[in-house]
Amino acid sequence: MTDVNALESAPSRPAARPRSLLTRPDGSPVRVLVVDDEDTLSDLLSMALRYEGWDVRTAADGAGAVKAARDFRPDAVVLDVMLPDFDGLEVLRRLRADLNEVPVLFLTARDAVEDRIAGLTAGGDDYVTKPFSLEEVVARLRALMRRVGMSAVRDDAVLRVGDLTLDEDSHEVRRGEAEIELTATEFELLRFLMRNPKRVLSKAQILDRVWHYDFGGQANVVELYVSYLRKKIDLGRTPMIHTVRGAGYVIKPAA
Amino acid sequence: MTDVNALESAPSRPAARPRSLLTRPDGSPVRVLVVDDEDTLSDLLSMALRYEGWDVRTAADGAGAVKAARDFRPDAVVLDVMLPDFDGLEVLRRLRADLNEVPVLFLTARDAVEDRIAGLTAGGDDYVTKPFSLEEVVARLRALMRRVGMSAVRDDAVLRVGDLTLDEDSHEVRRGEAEIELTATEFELLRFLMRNPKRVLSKAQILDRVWHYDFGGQANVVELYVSYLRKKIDLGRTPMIHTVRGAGYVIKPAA
DNA sequence: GCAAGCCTGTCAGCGACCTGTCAGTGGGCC
DNA sequence: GGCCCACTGACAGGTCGCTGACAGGCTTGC
Repeated sequence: MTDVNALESAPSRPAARPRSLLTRPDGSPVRVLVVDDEDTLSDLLSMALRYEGWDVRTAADGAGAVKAARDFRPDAVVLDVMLPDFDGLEVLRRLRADLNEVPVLFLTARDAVEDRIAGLTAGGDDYVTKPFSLEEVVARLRALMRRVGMSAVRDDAVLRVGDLTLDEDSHEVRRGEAEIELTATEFELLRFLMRNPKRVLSKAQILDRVWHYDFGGQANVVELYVSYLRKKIDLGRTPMIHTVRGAGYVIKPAA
Repeated sequence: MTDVNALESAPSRPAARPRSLLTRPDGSPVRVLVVDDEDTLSDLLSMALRYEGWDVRTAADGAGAVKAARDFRPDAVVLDVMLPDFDGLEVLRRLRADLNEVPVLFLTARDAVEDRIAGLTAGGDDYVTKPFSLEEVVARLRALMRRVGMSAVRDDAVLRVGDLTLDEDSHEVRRGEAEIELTATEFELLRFLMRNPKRVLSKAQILDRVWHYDFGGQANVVELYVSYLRKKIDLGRTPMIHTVRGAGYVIKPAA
């Protein structure tokens, strides 16, 4: 991150990309520690989290994590439960020895034993299963930090674009008075659009962010899900989701 | 391809072309690293980027890119995903090891769109498919750098000429209050005109900049698209797009 | 443990839209 | 008045996006 403050204080226009409102009490960027032994994955995560305007450091194993935690003092940790040296529980214990309250987001294989996870998240932490989508990780991290009361400038769980609202905590979506039921994928897609209002997003960007990172399919799914969303959100109303032919999709207030 | 050098060597009036407002915090020119193994292409790109007033260096492969990145410390990178030594993701990883935040614009063959672009834009990076237009590359680079908060003098995503505005993020174009719908090509043409207000642009220049670099057609398309634009922008209003017979076209405030 | 239902993603067809060619017309300039 | 340049209507071909139909898999409820 070059200079978040410059963005924050941009007079005319808010930051081009709506950076996370989450900041530490002194206004400096949130610090996140990513712990994973797969390079590809931790690179991907770092990129995505940095893009949120957060300060990211990585570690490849439990020992590194503990060390990094000690001098980096992260506000949140993304932690693969499967590490070469210690297991998730052990790392968690050691992290907590230094950093009492730090919220942790666990990464776990889908087929992993569910009850282990239950133990891990007992303290209010959370987890996502691989392969996850980056939006999901970011959203959960935000939720965790929100819960711990991270921000001075209070971060709001409710996204608003025109008369459309999406509550990231309760997953409630409504257009005006009408409550709207969305499937998981629809919800994530809408969240991504709403976190970038009035900004054209290409299908590739959407795919990279909203779909699981190992998704091998065609960009056609994006069209499909946009069409689902439209049926639920725009049908019979002034449309908010617009196609920009050859460029992507935008969401904006019905005007 | 008509004559790119004509653009580059327009010597007489250095400040004539409104250079990019993008500058590094200390006011020195933005530094861009171009990585491509095709000489023709990287020359073309270099010229176009230098013409923006940017400081350009090139590399022909991944190894060279990493090396150049290390001592050139670019503010942005243009990177062909198809390199003789490493693939795009690998180069990206190595670049990021040195330069945490550099935004990267990927170049990719059209038929390979789905092929390994996956994940590349996740960190907020972007890509264009070959054959691209130079305007597009420049525009995207500017957008990337804008987002990272590159400039001291804040660069604005909205171009303005008289009562005509064009928003590069949302793709919104309006004349006065009226919203105007443009196709992709119309949009690029208008953007090019608006980035050079009050300056006569020849058809050759327009063709070189706005159309794909391997476009084989006749300069007549430019006339055609200017005529489309006029219908949408000038019709029933004081004209802003003017023909300079034998020379080209200019856009200027309706006055 | 089985069946029903829901969710996700593939595929293919259709229609709309966009792009660029061509040719005829009109207008400016010498 | 003539020539050239520019403008624009018509058109063909292609591309892009949308959506209905469907299959497989997972979840849920009985």
